[in-house]
Amino acid sequence: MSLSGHSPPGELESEPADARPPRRGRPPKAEGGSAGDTAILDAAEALFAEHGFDGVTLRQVSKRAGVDTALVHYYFSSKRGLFDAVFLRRAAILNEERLRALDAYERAQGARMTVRGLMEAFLRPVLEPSTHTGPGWRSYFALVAQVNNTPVWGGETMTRYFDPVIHRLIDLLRRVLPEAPEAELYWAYHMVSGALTLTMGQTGRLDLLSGGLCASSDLSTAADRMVAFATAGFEALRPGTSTSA
Amino acid sequence: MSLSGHSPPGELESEPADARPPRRGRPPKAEGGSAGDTAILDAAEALFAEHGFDGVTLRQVSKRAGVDTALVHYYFSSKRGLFDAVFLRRAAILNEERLRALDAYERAQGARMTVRGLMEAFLRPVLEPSTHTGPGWRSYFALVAQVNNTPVWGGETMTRYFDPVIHRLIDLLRRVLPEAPEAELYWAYHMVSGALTLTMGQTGRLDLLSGGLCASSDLSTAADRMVAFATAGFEALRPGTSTSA
DNA sequence: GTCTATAAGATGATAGAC
DNA sequence: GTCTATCATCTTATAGAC
Repeated sequence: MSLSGHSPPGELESEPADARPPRRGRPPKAEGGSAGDTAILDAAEALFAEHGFDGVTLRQVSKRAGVDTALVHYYFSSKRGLFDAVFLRRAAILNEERLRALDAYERAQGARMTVRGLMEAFLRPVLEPSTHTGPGWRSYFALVAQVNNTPVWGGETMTRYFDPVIHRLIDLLRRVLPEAPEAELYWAYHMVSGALTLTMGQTGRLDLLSGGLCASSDLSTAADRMVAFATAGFEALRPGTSTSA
Repeated sequence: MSLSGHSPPGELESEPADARPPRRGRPPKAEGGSAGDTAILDAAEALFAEHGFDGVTLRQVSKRAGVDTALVHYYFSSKRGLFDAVFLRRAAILNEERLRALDAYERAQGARMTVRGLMEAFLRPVLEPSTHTGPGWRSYFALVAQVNNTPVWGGETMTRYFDPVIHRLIDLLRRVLPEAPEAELYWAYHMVSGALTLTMGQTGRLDLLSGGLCASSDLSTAADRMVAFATAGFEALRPGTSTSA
């Protein structure tokens, strides 16, 4: 995995973020630039998620974090450096969880793995309400949704941060669907990726479209529907399936 | 349909956009603000698609269009007005085509409609290379992908411009899948929407992920995979389907 | 580590000449 | 319709005091 060192998952969720707690431990500057002041990261995460990279000013970030603008530069060197730090922080956690879930599933089932089981292992860690509830994760998911749909640098960013786990997933899918052409596995994952990020983004569109019948924020239902949809999509790759004809 | 009047499809594709042709016809100001100088719209479309709303300055737009900055305000009043005009222009065309395709399919098949047929009617007009090739449409699709994944105002914008056709689609799907719960139809469409916009966005991510095996720009294959995937997703809503268990 | 002050330039929008 | 000129404000980033 090409991802550089990440901070331990436990200490991360300092969500209220209004009163900055007296930070302890080693100074962040010593660690190559990936770590930094949590309050700034939290503020930037929320703002980037809502307005995108260019829609946010460092003044807004520093004001929300309760620090001075110059401090942002001290920690993250540039606006882009701040963005990368925000993006990496939870990506590292997410990747570790998904990798662990896929490994555990493979070890438990071996040759008895199914498409559905793989989708559960891949999707549940992201969408399960119990694990990633909270405004910080919600903001982060909204951010990923935007980046995934941003031309050129968005695609490159997603590749840089998330590819290892996805290749692991596709390797396992290949074993479950040995008849499926390689390219179609990638295309199918691509569809799943679009559906997943839009769902994670919680843009409110589904709520408006359904006249309130469905709620974007209902992650429990979202997870169920996501697994069902993704499973159906991959299963359709089996030769002889009616939908693939 | 709540969309206000749109310009005729024929004259739209003035793609080269380097030398601005001497425009003829009635002055655009007289038409409520939705019409305007095509060169400005083309330039703004390309730039908004690549950098998002906040990533573009009116100076960049006017420079690319070969006109003065003040002229943008003359035609479109504000940056937001320009964006809305860009977004509406091709949305109106797209809606008309999709509505026509759905109507034709319903009239031709009646009670013999299928999920696959509906997906073809809904998706082909968008993805078929022959109809919407060209840098203008490509930019527009990339723009839609970003808007669809933008929180709050993105969802509202998509709703405002595209909902009528989508409700028409869901009405027809309801007749083909009468056993499917209403909410699940919306959720399934939501998944299709995410997959479709990411595909239309052509971010280059699929190319990177697959190591060049798949090409985002291969819209012909994209259309086939998209139809197959969406069909499988909706078919899974039938009670008793293995993937829905 | 955190702040003040400020550089150096870009931004959306407008007034008014032609 | 199209341009020049300009306003008032905001932008990222840096230098340097404490």
